[in-house]
Amino acid sequence: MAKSGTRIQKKNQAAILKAGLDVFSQFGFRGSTIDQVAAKAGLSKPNLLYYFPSKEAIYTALLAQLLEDWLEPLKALDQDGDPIEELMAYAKLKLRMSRDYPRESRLFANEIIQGAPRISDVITGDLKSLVDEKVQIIQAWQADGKLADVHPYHLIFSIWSLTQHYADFDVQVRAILPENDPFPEAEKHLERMLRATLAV
Amino acid sequence: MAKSGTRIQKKNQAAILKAGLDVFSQFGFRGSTIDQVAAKAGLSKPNLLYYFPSKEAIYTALLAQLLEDWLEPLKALDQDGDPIEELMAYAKLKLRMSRDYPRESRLFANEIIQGAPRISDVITGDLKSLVDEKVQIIQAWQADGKLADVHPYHLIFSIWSLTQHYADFDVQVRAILPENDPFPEAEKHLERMLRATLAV
DNA sequence: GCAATATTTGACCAACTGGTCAAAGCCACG
DNA sequence: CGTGGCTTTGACCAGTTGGTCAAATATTGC
Repeated sequence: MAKSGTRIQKKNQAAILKAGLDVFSQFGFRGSTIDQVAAKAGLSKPNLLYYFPSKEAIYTALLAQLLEDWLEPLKALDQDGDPIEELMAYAKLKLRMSRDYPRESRLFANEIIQGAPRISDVITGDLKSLVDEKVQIIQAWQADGKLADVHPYHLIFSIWSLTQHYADFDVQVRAILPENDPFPEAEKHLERMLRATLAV
Repeated sequence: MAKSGTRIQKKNQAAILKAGLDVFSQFGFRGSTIDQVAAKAGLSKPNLLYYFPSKEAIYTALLAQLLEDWLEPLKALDQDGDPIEELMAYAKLKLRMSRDYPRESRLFANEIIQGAPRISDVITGDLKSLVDEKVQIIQAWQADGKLADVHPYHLIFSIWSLTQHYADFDVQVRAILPENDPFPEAEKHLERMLRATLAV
């Protein structure tokens, strides 16, 4: 992976990825067109294809980047920290990612809903390994009586679902909520729910 | 809406809707083709178009049906029942719908993620009204001290997210969980979490 | 300022898409 | 058993899509 980047190359590649995130996260892979991405990036279609060999290449580049950022926060879960605060920090970070990177969340959601055809190996590989590892930490905490005996895998799923919901179903949330910004109250609610669930 | 149905018509319409649910829930509207649906329904494309005037007609028929089933369970929330048991029953019913009708859930998720272009009126109309109505019941319960003072809208969102996650992210859940069937443990975890959250 | 290189573009293509249509086949009923 | 309506189909069409290519244009290093 050469880090080559003749100024103009870097600029256009970045513009393409940014536009691709916009388009793919809204319409999914099959529902998006190269023309849409090119237009949004301010390039002609052949020009876009000068930087990426195919539509698929843009999409997988985005997914790869995304998966990295995705795994990151969970890695920070620290065995030596206070169990409940560690989990709270993780959950809050995830919620903030839903607020600040909703398109990334939707891109991921789209891919998973469609059966994760392009990332099933990462899911069953890196992601599963990481989760397994962190589940062991949780179980150790529980053995020490520092955490309620909740099912560790489902605990993680519930943190994922509670936080990602605000990105993936943003339209619905905003349509139903009277307030403008869902996130301040969402964070309070998340904290309440998790503390109630995790307290020994 | 004529209930006309010459046996063979009913059979084929049903087959088309079933096939459409399969295809649309996996690929979204723009990512699906009439040919895919027709093939899955065991019909030729022109034959399918004899029963439905367009691709869009199949999709909206599915969405309409779905939205009805979707609103149904929340309607059952009964002011006169026991607050916590009413909410538990609602949550469990939603979870069972994720288990038994995952494609419907994914179809809905797909539509919402893409900005709900075809159902935004239902979301801001019927759905919002219904939620507002039930939120008032929850607030009445809280005023009577029968329920913890959690944010009622976010409480509903959290029930939705916790349950739909098992349908929409089914692939991920199954890839990560050691057990085969996520649902028995998911239900236990959901119950724990909600009871801990809602107890006064 | 010029040659080599990097970038951009218009024209084009084959495959696919949603949808049409007239003709053919099938079925129920008298 | 035949006829009128229901059902199915092959051929077709126009628009879109992902992708190619050679030629034109800009940039850069010398």
